[in-house]
Amino acid sequence: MSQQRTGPTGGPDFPDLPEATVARLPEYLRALHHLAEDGHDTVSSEGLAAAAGVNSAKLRKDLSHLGRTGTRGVGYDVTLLIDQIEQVLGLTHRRAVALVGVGNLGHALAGYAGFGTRGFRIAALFDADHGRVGEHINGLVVRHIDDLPEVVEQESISIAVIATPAHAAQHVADRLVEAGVTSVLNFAPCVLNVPDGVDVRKVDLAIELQILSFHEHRKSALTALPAAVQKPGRVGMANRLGGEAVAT
Amino acid sequence: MSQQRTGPTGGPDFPDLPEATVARLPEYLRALHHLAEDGHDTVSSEGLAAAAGVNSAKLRKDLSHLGRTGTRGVGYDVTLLIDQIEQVLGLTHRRAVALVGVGNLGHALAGYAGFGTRGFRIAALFDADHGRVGEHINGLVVRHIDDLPEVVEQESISIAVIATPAHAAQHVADRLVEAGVTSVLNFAPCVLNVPDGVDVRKVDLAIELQILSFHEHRKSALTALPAAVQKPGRVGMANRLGGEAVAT
DNA sequence: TTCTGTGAACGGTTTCACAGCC
DNA sequence: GGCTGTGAAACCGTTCACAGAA
Repeated sequence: MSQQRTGPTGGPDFPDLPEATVARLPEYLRALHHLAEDGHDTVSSEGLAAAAGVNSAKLRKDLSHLGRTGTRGVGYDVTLLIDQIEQVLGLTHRRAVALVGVGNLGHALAGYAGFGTRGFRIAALFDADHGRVGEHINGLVVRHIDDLPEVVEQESISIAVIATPAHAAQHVADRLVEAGVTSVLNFAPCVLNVPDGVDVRKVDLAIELQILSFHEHRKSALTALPAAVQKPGRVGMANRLGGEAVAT
Repeated sequence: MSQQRTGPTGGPDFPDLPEATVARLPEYLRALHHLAEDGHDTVSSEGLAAAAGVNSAKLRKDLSHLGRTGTRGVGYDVTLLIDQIEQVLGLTHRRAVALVGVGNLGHALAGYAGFGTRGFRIAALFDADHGRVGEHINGLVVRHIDDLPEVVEQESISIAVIATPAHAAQHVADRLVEAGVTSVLNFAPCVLNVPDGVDVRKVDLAIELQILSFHEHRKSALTALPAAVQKPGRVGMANRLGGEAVAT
C-alpha cells in the first residue's frame, strides 16, 4: 500500500499514492486553477504550497509520487500539473453523481454550483417521500428511490451522496450498493456498513464543531492558568499559515 | 503535543490528547447516546467499537487517555462515559455559534437540528447582503455583518461557521477573528489565513468527491486488468465494517 | 545559482499481544 | 474467564537537509 512502485497495482499510470497525498491533491488542484486564472504559467513549490496551505516539503513529496512533474531550478508548469493531477484523480471525464434525500440539506447540495465546476454532474435526485417525488430542483426531477437501479444503470452512476435523516441512511446505502454504486459520501450522522470494495466518506457537521469545542475548551483553560507556565508564543494550537486540515 | 502528562498543559483534568483521538471522541459520543437510548447501561470495547465503526484496540487506547474509564471484566458504564467525553470536549454547556452567509447552504445549516441536539446553539446569523438582513430563519433574524463585534460580545460567541462564497470567506474570517472568534468551520472552498491561536477546520464537498473519484478510477483500472494479477480477495480499498474516516 | 526530487531521521498512529484487575 | 489498560512493535506521514538537474 505504500511506495512500492512495482507491485500489481502500481505502474507508471497508476502510482500507488499514500492516502494522505490523495486527500491533498484536490487542494493543489484548486490552488492551481486559481493560479492559472491569474495568468501564472509556472509556480514554485513554495508558491503552490502557500496557495494550498501546506509546507513546501510536503508538497514536493506529494508531487514526487506522480513521477517527474517539475523542472529543477524553475518550478512546475501550471497547466501541465493540472492535467497530471486530474488524470490521477480520474477527473478526465465528468462523473455522474446521484443525490439521495432532498430535504433541507439535500436541496442546498442540489443547488451547489461547485460540483459542476469541479468535475461532477448531479445526474439524478431521489427521495423516499412520494410527496417530494416529481418536484423540480435546478432542472432535475426528483425521482422515487425505487427507481435507483434503473437510473444508476442508465446514467452510469458510481458515486452517490446521502443527505437523508440518519435513520434512513443505512437502508439507502444498502440500496445504492445493490444498484451498483461503489462510492458514497455520507452526510447523515451515523456509521454505514458497506461491503468491501465500496468506499465511504462522511461529513458530520456536529463532529466538526465538537472537535473545535475541544480546542476552545483547552484554550480557555490555558488562559485561566498563570501566564508564567504557558509555553512562550503559543496559545492553544499553533496554526501555521492556512488553517488546519479536516483530514487528520 | 503528545502523551507527556506532566507538562504545563497536562494534568488530570486536561489530558493532552492526540489529535487523532480528539477527532474520534465525537464518534464515540454519538454511538454512546444511541446505546443509552436503546437501554444499554454498560458496553464492551468490542461493542462500542462496532457501533462507532473502529476497531476495539484503537477504542481502548483512545479511552485510556481519559484516565481509568472502564471496568475490567465488565466494560464501560454508558452514562458515565458520556459524561467523561462531554467533559473533555467542553460540551458541558451549550456553545453559542455564529453562522455567516445565509445563501443556499447557509439556509440549510441554519435549519439543521443536529446542532441543537449535540451541544451547540446557533446564536446569530449574518450576511453581507442588505437584501437578506432582517429575514427570519428558524426563529432568528439575519443581521448585517457589521454587527459582528457587538453580537459576538453579547452572546459570548467563540465559534463561527463560514458559509459564504469563496471570494468573501477570507474577509469574513478576518472580521470574525477581529471580533474575538477563535474557532472557525469553513465551508467555502478556499484556504483561510488566520493568526496563531485560531483554529480552522474546513469542509469542502467537491474535495470529498474528488477523493472518491480517485478510488473509483483505481477500481475501474483494477477490474480492467487480468484477474490473475489482482491480490486475492481485494478490490480497491478494503473497507472494514463501517466506512472510512474523512478526518485523516 | 535556483529549485526540485529524495534518502534519512523523526514523530505520531495503529496494531499486537498480554499483564493485570474484576 | 472475561475484558480493560498498556508496553512494544509495526506502520505511516512529516520534516529535514542535501544531492543533483536545469
